[in-house]
Amino acid sequence: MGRNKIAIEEIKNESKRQVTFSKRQKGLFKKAQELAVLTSSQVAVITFSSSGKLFQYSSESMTNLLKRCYKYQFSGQRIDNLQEEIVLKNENEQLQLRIKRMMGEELSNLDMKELQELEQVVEAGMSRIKARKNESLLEKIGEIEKKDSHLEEENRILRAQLLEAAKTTRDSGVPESG
Amino acid sequence: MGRNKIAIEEIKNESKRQVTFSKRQKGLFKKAQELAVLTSSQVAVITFSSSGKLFQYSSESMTNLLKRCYKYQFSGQRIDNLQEEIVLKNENEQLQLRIKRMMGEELSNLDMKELQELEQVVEAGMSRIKARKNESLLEKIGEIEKKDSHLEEENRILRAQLLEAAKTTRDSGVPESG
DNA sequence: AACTATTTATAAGA
DNA sequence: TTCTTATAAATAGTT
Repeated sequence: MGRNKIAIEEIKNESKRQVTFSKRQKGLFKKAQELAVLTSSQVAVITFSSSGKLFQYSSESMTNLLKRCYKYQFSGQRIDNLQEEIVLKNENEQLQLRIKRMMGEELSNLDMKELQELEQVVEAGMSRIKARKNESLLEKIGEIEKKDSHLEEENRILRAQLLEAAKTTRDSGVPESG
Repeated sequence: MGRNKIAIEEIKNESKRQVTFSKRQKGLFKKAQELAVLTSSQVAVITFSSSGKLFQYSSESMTNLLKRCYKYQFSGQRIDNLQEEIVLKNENEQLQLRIKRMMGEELSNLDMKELQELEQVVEAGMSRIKARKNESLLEKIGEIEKKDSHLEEENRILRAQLLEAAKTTRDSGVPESG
């Protein structure tokens, strides 16, 4: 759209590329917003210019949108934590075995490096998943627990003060400890 | 653009809205792709239709893009929990693509049912893993948070009582709220 | 930053 | 849903 038709390929001229980025970037965000409003949908757009600058558009908070993404993918049944580890380990092993077997049977002359790489991808992916997920969630638990003990301490102090006050007036109601 | 000009506001008619979503969604992804190619930039688009279906476009792996995004905003190494899920989904997709490609190249006459089954194992495994792991940790967070608010409530009550007691004795020290 | 000739996207209709 | 087409909107090159 413009004076000339252009091919969709990298614009070499830097200033021209910069101008195109800013025009089309604006257009893209507008389109995203229109889509969201017209169809009551949630839309997010993230761009990094070639110079490394970040731009984001989101129809609702990016957090909420990503939360939805997250929920969207989850619909499995729950199993307890320990069983989970076993199940996981097994699935992983079986998957790898299976790939190996299939490859071995059908692909004896396939490049074995590729194969091993593939296996590593599976394995690495799985363990990274577990590691990251746990790290951040455990971190959150840590934070809450810290707050928690803080509250408990404060609570203790309050009780002591209340007790002190009660001694003076001789009839303040001190709540049960627990 | 079209036979008539339309206002940018929610389309009430459901089937019309559906049609518009699919047309504009396609257009948006195209624009995103063009922007990425023309200006050597990184672009990602995430949409949820009003019926709750998820669509994603990304010029490079969503993983890399979100990593950049994360680094850009927090200059840390860690990826946010929710972004993580998208990252995972993408790794999974890429893995599947890779399997598919390898199989396709080297195994064009392998039993395709076997192949699809393998893909399903990967996919199902990954998402179940994520779901279960998270649910149990999130559950723990829920429990702690519950305890937390319980403590806060108790705290509030104690403060009130202390204040009451202070009124009587006229000189009890009530700690600062916070 | 604006302008405008063109191309492109799309609303409505088939 | 897919295609067609009149028209609105986006934008490439220009000023």
